[in-house]
Amino acid sequence: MPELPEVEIVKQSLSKKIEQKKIKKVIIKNRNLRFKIPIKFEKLLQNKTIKKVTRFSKYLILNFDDDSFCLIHLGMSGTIHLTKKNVLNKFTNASFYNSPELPKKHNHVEIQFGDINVIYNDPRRFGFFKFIENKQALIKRFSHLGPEPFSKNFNLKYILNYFINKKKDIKSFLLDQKFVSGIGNIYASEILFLCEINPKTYAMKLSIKDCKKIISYSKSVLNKAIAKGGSSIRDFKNTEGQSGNFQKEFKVYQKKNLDCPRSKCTGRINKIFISNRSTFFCNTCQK
DNA sequence: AAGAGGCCCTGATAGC
DNA sequence: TGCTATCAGGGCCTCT
Repeated sequence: MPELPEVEIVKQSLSKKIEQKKIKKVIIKNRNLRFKIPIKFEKLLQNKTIKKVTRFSKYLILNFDDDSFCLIHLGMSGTIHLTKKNVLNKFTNASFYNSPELPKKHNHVEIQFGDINVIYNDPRRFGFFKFIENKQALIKRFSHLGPEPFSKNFNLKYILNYFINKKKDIKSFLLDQKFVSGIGNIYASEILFLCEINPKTYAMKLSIKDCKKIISYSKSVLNKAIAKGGSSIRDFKNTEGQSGNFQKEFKVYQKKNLDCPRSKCTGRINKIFISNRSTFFCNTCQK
């Protein structure tokens, strides 16, 4: 679910609320996530102070004062909520979904800071928490990931070299975190629409101009989404506050059978499946 | 080694 | 109303 922009929004709100605070207690209500949370997890976190909250790709990173870390991945359905102590049944939501109150089911982890609690909710359990001992272990954990779109390493030389002899479609590469990390299924379709590239095009067939567009639009789409507070596609409740707004700017995602939004184009938006993931594109202007 | 496909899991929605 | 089938923003694993 959450792609880089959404995780960034969560990171920003968490930073404001929990940095420099000490973890008093950790409660695990359900250890079954993508990886089972080990019994020792709570003790490892207890009494540590959050030096900083950072993010890499779609991963949240709690940086502790003793230079250990806690990785948090939201998977497809993970959300993070902040609840104020002593305000029973009244919650402040830290996630981009901005649900007015804490979900009743599937609350897995609760990190207590005294004045505030962090709740992790995840119905599908594809997310995870992982304690990381030190910087070296963190680097190792991320070693298989490609650069973020914002990185100077995500450049023309890197892409052209990567795509040599690659007989796989460009959509799949944008989703492949080994190639570029942080882009997910929504933004992959949006980026390719702006590039005017058909998602089924083999990577090796892309021109230099195409690759330049991919670099440029990957950055701009993600930045714009962050500026809009991310995309809240399942937030049907009309609540005020931190809800994301980028979903209003989708050009093709979930726009099946609608007219192409490009003013000079008379095409329609098609929906196809690539590697079992829904993919939206204009059959006319994305050649 | 690259690429295709399956799988982990629950919930919302569509269609009968 | 109540069943079943399909799909959902991710990533890991196995097989060829």
